[in-house]
Amino acid sequence: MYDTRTRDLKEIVDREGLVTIYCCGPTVYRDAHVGNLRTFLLADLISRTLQLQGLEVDLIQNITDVGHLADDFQGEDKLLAEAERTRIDPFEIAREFEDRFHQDLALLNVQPARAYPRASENMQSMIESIQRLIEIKSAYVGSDGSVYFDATSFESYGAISGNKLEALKPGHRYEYTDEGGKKFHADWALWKLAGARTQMIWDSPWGLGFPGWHIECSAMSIDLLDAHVDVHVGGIDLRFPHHENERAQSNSLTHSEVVQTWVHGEHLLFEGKKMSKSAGNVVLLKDIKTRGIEPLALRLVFLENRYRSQMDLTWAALEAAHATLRRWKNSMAQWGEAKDLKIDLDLSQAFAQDLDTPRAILRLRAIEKDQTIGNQDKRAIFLFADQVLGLSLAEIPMSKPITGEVQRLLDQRVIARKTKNWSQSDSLRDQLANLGIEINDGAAGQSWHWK
RNA sequence: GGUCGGAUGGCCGAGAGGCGAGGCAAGGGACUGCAAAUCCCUCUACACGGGUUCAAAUCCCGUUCCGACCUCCA
Repeated sequence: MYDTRTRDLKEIVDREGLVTIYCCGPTVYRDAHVGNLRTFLLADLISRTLQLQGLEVDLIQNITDVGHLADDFQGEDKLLAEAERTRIDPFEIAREFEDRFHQDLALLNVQPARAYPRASENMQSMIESIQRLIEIKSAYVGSDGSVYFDATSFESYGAISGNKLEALKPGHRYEYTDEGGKKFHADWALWKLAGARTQMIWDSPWGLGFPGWHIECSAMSIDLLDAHVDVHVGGIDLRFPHHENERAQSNSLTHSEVVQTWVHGEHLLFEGKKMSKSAGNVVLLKDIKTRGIEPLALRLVFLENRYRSQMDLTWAALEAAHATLRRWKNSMAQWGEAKDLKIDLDLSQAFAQDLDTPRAILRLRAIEKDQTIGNQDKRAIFLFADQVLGLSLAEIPMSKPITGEVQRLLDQRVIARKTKNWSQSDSLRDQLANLGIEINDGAAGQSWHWK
């Protein structure tokens, strides 16, 4: 896999058959949009690929339910802002969106992680980590009483992002608002005093307050993965400052390189534009379903693009993937019912080489068309690929039971066709189409399937 | 301004020195009461200007444009 820190392809090395993965999870103040889902899918693909190679995977994904620490005085905690807007308890909001996050992952066939630790439930561990950082002089209590990490104490700061401390001069992009108690502009808060805040605050040796955003990942990955993360996954935007700071904290705490390989997923555009509220193009999995597109079509679209390249998601691409998926499922059903797997070297190599899923998809299309490969083999190879692709290819495409009304219309149409009442049969076909049924008239008579 | 990616046919997208991926859309044909689905056929591209080479989409130099990150973000 491509490692952001060394800027090179790096082999993922197991330790006695085990690989640990940590994936930065959602901040649960709103629904995850399809861009977030692409990153979560990346962790799933890495995990499934390793499993295909016979390795055991231990995956941890955090839930950020404390809200991000605002970096200037204008910034508001996202969760609390949402709580204020909706007048609902912030923890209740967090749980609600956390549930929906899990539902979305399930619809995309993302295998569950071993644990989804919540920041709010690991407060003690974070506080202990901060205390230890102060002890070893990597952190200090600032003049405002909050605790800050001393960026200059960590020698290789900037290794992931390429940023140099001297170059990180404040004020070139945003109007810089000095954060009171810092000694140095690149330092960041580990524990922020509550100030006027009354909700989502905890007691600590430094007083009531809340943790900085980066410390949760350090604390939880050290606790749950025993300070050894083989693969750390996240969106490209987290490279800096989040992962840079996380690495500084984790390595300082353990005196070791905690993360072996940093994998970053590139961002997603939608219809050519960055997804943002202001552009009005934030797309949720829900919206895709509303359009009658299968959630797994989204998974297929993502697989058709390399995780390291920016991709432009479009409705046309989603619809094309929906059609491909349907065709594959139909073909699979025609190819038999066997559950045998057949290893295909091209496919396993494509997966193993920096997750080249586009090449894998290409290979499948070639196998699909290849007349020298028998149906049984085709099915077995597709099933082999599906272990990583996770597209439920063996699923029978028409899964919903039909209603009595649909059955009645179908029966009427059979009669209409027998009596060559074409106008009635066409009108019935239209009615059925509105109900989501597609009609095929073949030599053997009428057949149908869900669109 | 700094750092890092990218530019491929109507559209989306692989490929990384030689034999021109694939998909979608479109057009033609087969099939059909008509459709749909399916199958067959057609459409031949690498931002621009130099250079290296027997040979460049691919390597080098320059230019233009687009994007990402640079303390909210997946």
